[in-house]
Amino acid sequence: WQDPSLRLSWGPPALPCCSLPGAPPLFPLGRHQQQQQHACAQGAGPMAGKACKMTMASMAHAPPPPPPSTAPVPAPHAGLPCLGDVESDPRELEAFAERFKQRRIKLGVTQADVGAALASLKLPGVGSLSQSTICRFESLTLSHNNMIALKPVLQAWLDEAEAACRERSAQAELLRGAERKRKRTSIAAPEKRSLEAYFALQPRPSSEKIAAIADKLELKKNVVRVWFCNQRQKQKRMKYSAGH
DNA sequence: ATGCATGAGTG
DNA sequence: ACTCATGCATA
Repeated sequence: WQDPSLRLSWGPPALPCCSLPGAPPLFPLGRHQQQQQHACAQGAGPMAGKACKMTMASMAHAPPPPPPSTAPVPAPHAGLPCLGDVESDPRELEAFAERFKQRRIKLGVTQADVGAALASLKLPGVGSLSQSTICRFESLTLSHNNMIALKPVLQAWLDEAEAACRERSAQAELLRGAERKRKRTSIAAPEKRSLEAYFALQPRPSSEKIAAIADKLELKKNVVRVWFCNQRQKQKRMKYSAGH
């Protein structure tokens, strides 16, 4: 994967992202347990309280066999025609994702919490991530490259979180901007079935074709275009990809 | 957990 | 105009 720029950059400064001031808590805090935190994935409520509900006991016991993860540098494998594939084999990633999820839960931290907490790690070029991304990482529904890029970051967070489980929890919460919410267009089942049929025949329809499809299904052309883009991207996700 | 969308790169 | 990494909104 020649993957040049894995951009794990900070979102544009304009993001309504919470600016964790001072000492950023390891975890944004929060309502542990519940997986469904709606609205404001960023805002860990203005709660103070302890972020870590992990018991000393759980901390104590030595974390299982620290998987001596694979070397970052792929072994100079035999000459496979495959251009430099980051030899982080799927199995290792799969195993890591699973361990990550289990330990995260053990720590009583939600996916959103992890995402927001990443910023406090202050790793170069790594800001916060959304609940969606953490969820996708755990469920392996990201591209192989994306998984590989995120693994070290999440590994780092996990290490710190487990090490220093008892942290002071700065409450730092704010940001309450009454922003108008974006509306999500929803494509009805019949139309979706048609799109899938078209996709099966031609995954990359021309602009004209897209226009024709949009017209036939009475959908906006852009909606159709994006649908195809997302469909293609979906095929590349680790979990569904032909390769894995 | 996942559908539709945005924006940075790239050609 | 596409690919990719990501995210808001919502199921």
